[in-house]
Amino acid sequence: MSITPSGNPPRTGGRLRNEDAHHSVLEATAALLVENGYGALTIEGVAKRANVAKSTVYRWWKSKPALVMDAYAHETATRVPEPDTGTLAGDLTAFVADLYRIGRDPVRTKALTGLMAEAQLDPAFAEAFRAWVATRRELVTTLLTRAVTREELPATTDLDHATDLVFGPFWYRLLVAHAPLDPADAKAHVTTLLRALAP
Amino acid sequence: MSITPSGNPPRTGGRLRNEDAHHSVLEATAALLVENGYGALTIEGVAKRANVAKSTVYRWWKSKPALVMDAYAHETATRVPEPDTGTLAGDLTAFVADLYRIGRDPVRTKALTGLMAEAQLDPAFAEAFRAWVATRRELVTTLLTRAVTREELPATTDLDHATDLVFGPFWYRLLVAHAPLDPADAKAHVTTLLRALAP
Amino acid sequence: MSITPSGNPPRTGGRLRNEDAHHSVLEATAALLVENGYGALTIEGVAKRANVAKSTVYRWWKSKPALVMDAYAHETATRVPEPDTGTLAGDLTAFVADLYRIGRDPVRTKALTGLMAEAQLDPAFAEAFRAWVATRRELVTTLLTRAVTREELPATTDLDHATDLVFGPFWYRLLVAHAPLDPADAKAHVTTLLRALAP
Amino acid sequence: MSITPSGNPPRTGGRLRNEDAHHSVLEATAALLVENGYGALTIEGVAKRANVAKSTVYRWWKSKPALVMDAYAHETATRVPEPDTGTLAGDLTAFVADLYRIGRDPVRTKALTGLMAEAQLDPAFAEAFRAWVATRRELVTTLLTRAVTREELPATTDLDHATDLVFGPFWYRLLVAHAPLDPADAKAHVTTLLRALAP
DNA sequence: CGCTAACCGAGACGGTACGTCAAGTCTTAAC
DNA sequence: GTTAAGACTTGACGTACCGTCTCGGTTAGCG
Repeated sequence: MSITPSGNPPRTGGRLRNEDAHHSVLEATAALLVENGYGALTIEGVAKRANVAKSTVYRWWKSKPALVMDAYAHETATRVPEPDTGTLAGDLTAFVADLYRIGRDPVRTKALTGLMAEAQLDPAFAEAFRAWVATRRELVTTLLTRAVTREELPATTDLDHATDLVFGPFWYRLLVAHAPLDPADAKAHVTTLLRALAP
Repeated sequence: MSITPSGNPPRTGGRLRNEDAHHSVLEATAALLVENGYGALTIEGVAKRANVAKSTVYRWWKSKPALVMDAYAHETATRVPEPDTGTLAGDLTAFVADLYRIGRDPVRTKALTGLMAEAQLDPAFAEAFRAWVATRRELVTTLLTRAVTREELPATTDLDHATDLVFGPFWYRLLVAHAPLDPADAKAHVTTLLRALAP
Repeated sequence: MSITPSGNPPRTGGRLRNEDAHHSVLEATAALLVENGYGALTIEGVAKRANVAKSTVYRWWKSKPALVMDAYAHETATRVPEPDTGTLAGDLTAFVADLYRIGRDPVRTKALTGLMAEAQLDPAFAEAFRAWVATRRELVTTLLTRAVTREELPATTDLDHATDLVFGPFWYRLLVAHAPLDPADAKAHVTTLLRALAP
Repeated sequence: MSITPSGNPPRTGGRLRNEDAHHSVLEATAALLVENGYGALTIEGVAKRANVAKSTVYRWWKSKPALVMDAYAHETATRVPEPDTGTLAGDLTAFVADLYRIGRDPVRTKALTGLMAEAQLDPAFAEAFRAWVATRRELVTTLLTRAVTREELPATTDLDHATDLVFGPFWYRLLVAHAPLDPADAKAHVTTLLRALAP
């Protein structure tokens, strides 16, 4: 998910990157995100808050969404990878519960909704965002495919549609925020999914 | 949905509002929305395109989202009201099919996704947006309530969660746009809903 | 000094001009002039304060300076005309004392300095202003001419320069306002004038 | 007279100020001042004429009068400092002749009259303007004080009033412009001053 | 151990759009 | 046909960030 270059360019010398600056930028981003929201977040503001030059921010992150994506990744830290409990119910319960836990974390919530907004506004970023979404969707399709193999789901299951059923209601709740996103809701969501997919 | 005042203020004189200007503003908004997207839409640009003074735009619409909401309403024109076919399947089919037809209309698609984005960025607008979303949700809850009365659905049905299942996957497809929103998908969505709600 | 038409146009019908509106406009102008100064005075503000439509103000006064000039004239009311005491000292004392009394009247002070400013900014008004100044200057030249006739002043007196000596220091004090304009200063000014002109 | 900081702020980095941009702004200001006058001068117009971003102008000059003051100073270049010829007549002749030379320079004339106008309109600037005027007045009071010391003038001379006699008629001519400001007039003015002050 | 490349801070720069304000003109309704 | 009300075009205001750039100064590691 990181946007920062990971390859090793053939360095021949020069000052090393200042990791402190890096961290303080990401922390400032997370803090400002929670305090004022994605809309009010500006590169200039982040630089000032992090006590860092604006050009330093631009050196490492080419845009505001790239910065926020990194802040999100930094927050997520050790991700629970793809669950594999042996049953569809187990896998879905694990995955969805993990998903709804995002609602508890203001940094991740603000980051995700902000990035979704950005994707609507900036076509260039939309592509990158869609690619990231695809990696998340794949986790679910894999999980569902295993269930088909185990014959828990019919072979005719429309995996794409099924995946929409997993993410759709969650994102809708996150974005519209008509009611708080409670981890308890994850249970109801899973029940619905099982009923809809495996009748 | 309109933001412009519809009441009749106690006029005692004064030049009448220029309806032509009004229309050309809304049309310019719709055109620019489709051409460049919500993000690139500026009040200044709309004014120029509509051959209207910037202050005229500001007189009637206090912000960009208000303008886009009106353009959306203007586009929608005569809305299909709440369907009432006598059966849950009939009502859901009618409602969802109508919903997915939005995907065919670039103006409405760009407007909706843009407004959802704006709601993430501007807390003040978020409230107005949520209120509008609520009116849409009510159509569905009413529809579902009737089904409960007819005993097509169990009395224990969680209407709020059920409503999320109707709108969630639709909005998710609209926003992520990982695949085109085909009206044919409406059928699959309805089937899923019926299976999930009325087992 | 008034800009409003004073002749009796051959009216043939129509609503009569509202004299109350007229007065309230001039009073509003004077009040706002004192409260916020010439710079902050706007036609819009005057109209609002006078409870009159903006177009009504524009009908009778074609510009802000024209309005202020009328307000000034309205304030001055019964002007002391050209003094004629029989001696240069007497005439100058009367004239200059009257001049310095303006410093006591905030409406006239603000009006005059504002109009002088306007004359610097608006070439069209500059001409009208210069014409008004000329009428004031003529009072002094006439007065000085009488003194020449009476042989109180040499026949070679440069009347134009002498007039500048009368008005210059006064206006300079009024505009720069480095010290309050005291009527007592008039006496010193006259003494200087007599010494400079009639040695 | 300059408004821009002339001291050496403790620079620790940052791109250096573009002197070309600076000059072109001042030149554009001077040119537009002469062409259209102070009233028609706008920051936006100056920026456009100087091929400079509006924000660059605002970075260095906080307002239109500040900009014009700098343009005036730039025009004046090497000022003749306080004259000290040894006699009152000599000092006054030098000072007043220098003063009247302003009338020959359209940039300085337009700048001065415009600034005087601004001082009437903007109370905040009035203070700054008065301070600048004070520095000019001091030159004259010093000059007169020397004459008192030399007993060319009586010890009872009212220096403030005398200074008004020096500047008043000059400014009055400059502002009213009822007749061109000829350097030859300086001679008459000095003669008058000497007669009025040292009888 | 000095060279050199990349870093970092500071901040100037050309831009773009913002939302506001008042100017002056024009259109309509009421009296 | 004047008056009130207010919509309209126009143009500048001063502000905020954008993303780029140019500096002075620092800090490795390589040779």
